[in-house]
Amino acid sequence: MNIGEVSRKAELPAKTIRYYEDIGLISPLRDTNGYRSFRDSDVHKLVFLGRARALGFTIEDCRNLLALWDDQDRASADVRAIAKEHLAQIESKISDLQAIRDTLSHLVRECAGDGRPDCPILQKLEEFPT
Amino acid sequence: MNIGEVSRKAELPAKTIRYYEDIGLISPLRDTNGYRSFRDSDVHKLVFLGRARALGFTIEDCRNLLALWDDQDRASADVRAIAKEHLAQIESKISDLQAIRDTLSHLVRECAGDGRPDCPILQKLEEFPT
DNA sequence: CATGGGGGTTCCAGTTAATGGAAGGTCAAT
DNA sequence: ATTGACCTTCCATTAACTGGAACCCCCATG
Repeated sequence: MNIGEVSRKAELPAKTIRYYEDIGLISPLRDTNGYRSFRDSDVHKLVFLGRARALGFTIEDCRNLLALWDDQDRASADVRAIAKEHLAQIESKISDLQAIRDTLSHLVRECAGDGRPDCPILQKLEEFPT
Repeated sequence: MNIGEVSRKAELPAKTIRYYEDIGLISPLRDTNGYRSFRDSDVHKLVFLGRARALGFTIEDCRNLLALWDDQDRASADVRAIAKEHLAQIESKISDLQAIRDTLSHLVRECAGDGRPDCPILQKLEEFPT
């Protein structure tokens, strides 16, 4: 599979995919003409990378998460521990997002549409969870 | 309030806070000695910025979201529309995170600890939601 | 009162994670 | 055989910080 098709499937620019190869996140094969030749597993990784990056995981986080999947010997407690750490991080991201969603949807429901200057969201904002 | 205290409260490096001022996301006052003097509202914005950035919102997203809050005349349908758009984006981030969490917790539950080479997560990965 | 340490300031350079563009090779169809 | 879409590398630029140098401010202690 060439880079264009992969780019469409993974919804990542070709530039970014080449960059991910440069930094060793993926290692597509090469055809005789020099074109990159992607396997399904490369595409899966790229889909994952696209999502994880969009959610604020760093490249190094992603490298670790991919290593969990690549690990041929994933029986160790280490791997489990790393995965659990990441799970905790993900749970916390989810609740942060929920907090932002709640605040924003409150803003939409209560404050848009009537122009009153003492919009209750302003009070709410003062308590915005820290 | 000086930058050090704000940095602790918002859990952002002072460097980043100065940078956010440079690019106009916040506009703290200045004391006569030239020190930045932050109001509570600045701190709230910074807390928000820290979270939103960690969740993959761009600086420009953040600028728009902050504008919703700052908007003295937030009665317009425009504001409502922008907020709704962001809400949709947030919902989609939440479900992406949930997908990643489910995959990862499956990995933890099913695959770590026994070293068998035909770990079921590998099959699962092939269906990883695109 | 000076002096040392822990703040704060600006400015400039470097890093990370891409992104844009030039210059050129490849392929499939007309 | 040439056109156009696709691929390649390489080099420069951007976005969002991050580190470091050089310097100013404040206040507690000797």
